[in-house]
Amino acid sequence: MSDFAQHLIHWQQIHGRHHLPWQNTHDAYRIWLSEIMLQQTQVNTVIPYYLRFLERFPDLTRLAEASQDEVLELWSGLGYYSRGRNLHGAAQRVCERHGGAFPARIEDIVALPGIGRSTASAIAVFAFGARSAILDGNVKRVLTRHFGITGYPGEKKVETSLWQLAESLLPAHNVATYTQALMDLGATVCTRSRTACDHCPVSTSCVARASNQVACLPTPRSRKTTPQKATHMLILRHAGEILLEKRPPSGIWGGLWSLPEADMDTDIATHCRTRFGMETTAAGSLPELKHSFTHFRLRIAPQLLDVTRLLPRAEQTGQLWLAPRAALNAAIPTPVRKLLQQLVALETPA
DNA sequence: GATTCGTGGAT
DNA sequence: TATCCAAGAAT
Repeated sequence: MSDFAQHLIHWQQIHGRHHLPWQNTHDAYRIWLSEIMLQQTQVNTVIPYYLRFLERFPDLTRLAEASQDEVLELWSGLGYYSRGRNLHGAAQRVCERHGGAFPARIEDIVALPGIGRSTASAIAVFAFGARSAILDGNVKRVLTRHFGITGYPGEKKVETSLWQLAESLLPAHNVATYTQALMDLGATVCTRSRTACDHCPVSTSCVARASNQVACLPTPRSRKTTPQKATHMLILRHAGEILLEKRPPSGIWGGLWSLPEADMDTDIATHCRTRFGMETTAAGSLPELKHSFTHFRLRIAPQLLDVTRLLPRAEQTGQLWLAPRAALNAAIPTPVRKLLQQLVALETPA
């Protein structure tokens, strides 16, 4: 076994994390769920979502039996909602094709929607004791620094060599401990900034440490300026309820319930008449909301509207009338949640 | 290979 | 305030 793996395994046993909610189990469902929630999401953000989700869907079968809407309700606010949709779809496929037992072979795991090479390895390692390499953000950071690998890790050439390196470093035994060590080292010692090299078990062999490159590795990606967008969000009030619309299955906030939107330059009353067949009167506005995504920024101008005349409220699919308080329990994106919370506070004086 | 997909924390 | 990016995958 390489010194690298040996030192990490030893360090993990003493200084690693051992009490995260998804540890100390071999339940593939629980491990799978954690790996999906943890994609591009930090541990402290995940924990409350993870516990709530398991309480509602304690096993894979219960998840498969649920509706997508129920699943997204518990994913609401966590982001990257395709993860929730894919998780649900994968649970149903496991029930159909694997008799409800989560597959143990990596080829079968990686074939499930929402599971790529790294996530499949992590599940196989922690749930089934496989000997397989992961390559997530933590591992990329640790490896590029320790072995002095330059170039943006998202670049194909760099990523290929990192995968090869990750495979070559795998110990013969204790792969789960080693894998957890890589994650823990990246999360607590070999962090993006303010690194704790003094506490690193492999600092003496670290290339970046020796050549004073810790701060500039991994090589950052080149960034463009993020575009700005703006939209009205319409709070259409009728009989104490507001209108929510289901968003298309793909795209931003796919499958979630959101407020109707209107371009900033359109006449809102006309828009409501042609789009919904309703007469409205303007009832003011709520403060503008700024919401930033990874790839663009959105300014939201919320408009309050009282509906004075409405076509027979045939509950069209994709439309939902709810009291603001009830809407907070629906599968809504974060800015809509913020608006509704303001609305509830507005309508219930202290 | 380049984009698209959320949100919150750290700096 | 602005920027980066975290237990990535799908298109």
